[in-house]
Amino acid sequence: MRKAVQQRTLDTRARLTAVAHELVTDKGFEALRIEEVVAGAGVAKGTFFAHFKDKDELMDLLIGERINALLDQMAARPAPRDVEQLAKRLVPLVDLMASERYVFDVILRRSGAAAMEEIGPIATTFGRLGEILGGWIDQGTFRKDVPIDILVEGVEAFLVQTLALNFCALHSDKRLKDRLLPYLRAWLAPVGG
Amino acid sequence: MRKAVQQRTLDTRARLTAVAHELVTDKGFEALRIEEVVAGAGVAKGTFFAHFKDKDELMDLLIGERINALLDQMAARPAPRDVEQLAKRLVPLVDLMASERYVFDVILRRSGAAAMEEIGPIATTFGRLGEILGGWIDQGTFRKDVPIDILVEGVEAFLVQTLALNFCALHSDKRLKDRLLPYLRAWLAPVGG
Amino acid sequence: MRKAVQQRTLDTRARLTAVAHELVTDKGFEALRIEEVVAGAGVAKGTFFAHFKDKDELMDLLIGERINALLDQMAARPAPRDVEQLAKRLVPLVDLMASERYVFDVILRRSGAAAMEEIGPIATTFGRLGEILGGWIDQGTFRKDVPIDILVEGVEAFLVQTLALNFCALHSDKRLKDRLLPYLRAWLAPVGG
Amino acid sequence: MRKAVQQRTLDTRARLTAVAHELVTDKGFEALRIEEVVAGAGVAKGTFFAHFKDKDELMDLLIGERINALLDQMAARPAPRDVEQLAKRLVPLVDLMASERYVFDVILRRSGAAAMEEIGPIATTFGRLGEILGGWIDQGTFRKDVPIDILVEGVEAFLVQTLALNFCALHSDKRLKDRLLPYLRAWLAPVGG
DNA sequence: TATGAATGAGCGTTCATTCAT
DNA sequence: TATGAATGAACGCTCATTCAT
Repeated sequence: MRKAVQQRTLDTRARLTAVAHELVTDKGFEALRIEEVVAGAGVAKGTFFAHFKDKDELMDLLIGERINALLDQMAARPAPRDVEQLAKRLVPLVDLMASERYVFDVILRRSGAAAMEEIGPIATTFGRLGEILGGWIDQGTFRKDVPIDILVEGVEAFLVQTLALNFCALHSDKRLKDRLLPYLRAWLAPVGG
Repeated sequence: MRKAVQQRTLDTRARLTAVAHELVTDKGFEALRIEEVVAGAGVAKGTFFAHFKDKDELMDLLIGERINALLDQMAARPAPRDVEQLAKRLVPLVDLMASERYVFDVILRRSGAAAMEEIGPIATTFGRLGEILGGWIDQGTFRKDVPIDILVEGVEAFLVQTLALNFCALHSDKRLKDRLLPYLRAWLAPVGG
Repeated sequence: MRKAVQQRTLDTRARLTAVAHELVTDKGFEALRIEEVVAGAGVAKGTFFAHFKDKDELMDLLIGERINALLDQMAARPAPRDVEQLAKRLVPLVDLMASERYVFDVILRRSGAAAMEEIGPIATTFGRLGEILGGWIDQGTFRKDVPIDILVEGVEAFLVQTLALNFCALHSDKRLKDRLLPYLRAWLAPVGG
Repeated sequence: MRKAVQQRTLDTRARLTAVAHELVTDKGFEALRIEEVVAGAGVAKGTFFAHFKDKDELMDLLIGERINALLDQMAARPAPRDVEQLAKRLVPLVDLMASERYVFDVILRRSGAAAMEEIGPIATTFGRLGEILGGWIDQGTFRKDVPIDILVEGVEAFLVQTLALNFCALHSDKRLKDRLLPYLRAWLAPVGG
């Protein structure tokens, strides 16, 4: 039987996470330093690594929480009817992912799963995103000649593509949504529509 | 009037590049060490930084050359007739990009342009790749209901997506080509075909 | 017979000096970079070293000119009658020497002579300063029991001491003149006065 | 409550200092290389910078220790009776300061205090030197018409002056003590003596 | 005189991660 | 669990000076 987690353990972990949250809100994800986290939480450096395998795991958690909050909002609204609406619904997510190059990198690295022993927060959110997108595509007037799974993955691909282009700052005059739209239109529009 | 570049300059640069090439071929891109490059080229460290802004700029050059060589091969062959052939033609490029996580990162970082002062080698090759793909799509029996530009960018998106998933090791049993194929099929297949 | 110096040579040297002057006025002595000087003068780096043995020689020239201008002003005024007046007269010189730590260092290094093949501008000005001080001490109501040479060197010593303390920022609330004064009083006051 | 310093920390620091000491004794201060220090101490470079802000701080410590040892000797002997004896007593100190141009520079830079966050070893020794000199002047047959503080600072000024001239190599035939003497005589001799 | 590429040697930095206590 | 000193390896940088052309 797994021993009940001690209260102190939970406290420490909560404190670490809370401090990290504040720091990230303040200075962004990339600027987060373990040293500042432990200093703020009033624990030693080693303690951090007793709670998180590495810095990436903390990042996974922090970013995962943010994404999840956005997914909650997305799920709460009715399914988009067409590609334009769909693109619009994705804007908050795209904005988060585009907020920092570093965030994009972490997501790219963590959105998959099998390489890791356990599926982390970001990977979980991507599963959830897939479900939401799948539901939307299923309900809306979208292309039906291709399995929904493929369509979903395609949307994710275009999302990444859009972000990658964003960081390369090509066509920097366009907004992210406008960049995403043509792909989605060509990808999801009902055939013969 | 800008002075003509001296021969010595070209020599030194060529020597640096050649040594770097060898080292990379030997031990991979990530393992490249500037110190080894300058030692091998018989120049001072300062000289390296007189030729390249930083290590990344050298990497841009090295990887760009590799990609270019592959594009030469791609351009030399007749245009693919269908999606299967197209996917096949992309294999060498995909393999290079998937050879090292580090290489993929550099490419992702450098494949755009406007963020940098000048368009670097990798960005240039991506322009060229776009042209080649455009030509292929134009000639082959592919979808015509969407502008070629969009189709090209979509292919690039699926390429990146495939690679990203590769490094996340999802479905690690599948070969890259087989992962890429369903996207391309759904993306490029002629409508009503 | 020494060949007449070519006009071009003089021009180049004048241009280098003029540009250096501007840069120093703008950003201070320490921030002066040879690269900027030659760029501004429109010549190559090597050319600089054809005109000046090293950077220090240029500095010697630049600072020497500044000091000389101050000495001109000092010499133009009547001799100080007492220690208070003397300290006051030294203020501009002290200010220049205290303007930058780097300037103080150069002066310290260059105010002597025998180590160098030729007596440079700064060393020359220090000779001149000695003469001016000597004249003042000779004419004013100052101590007579010690050779004027020694008195002069002592004044210079206190000047340096004052500056050294200044950069160490001990007693940073006092103005330089007020720091210098007690030394001069004890050093120069007529015995039995 | 600040944690007590760990023994290991003290050990490492002692090892670094000891190795540096040896190297300096062997090759002089200017020739000291951080890499040699850490290699000799068997620690990583990063460890050095965890103990010392920069190379200068180590130098401060090393030179400070040397000066302190000399001050111990000076303090152990009876107070000098006249200027000649006083100059003689200063010889070891002058020799150390004149041993290397680099040492003189460090001392000049570090002998003050307030500019730095904390008072370093060299600055501390200068305080102690002042006390010793003050005691001597108080006891011996020296000038009494000027506050001892001023006299002490004056002696320090002549010390620096002597050294500065030394590095400028003026009168390079004279020994340092002989250069210092006339100043001290004129500065400290009892009035009306 | 003029050119400008090359030199050079070491400093300071980085900061997630480990490990002995 | 908690501690925090130690790690480590390479990068980027500096920039006056030299020297072959």
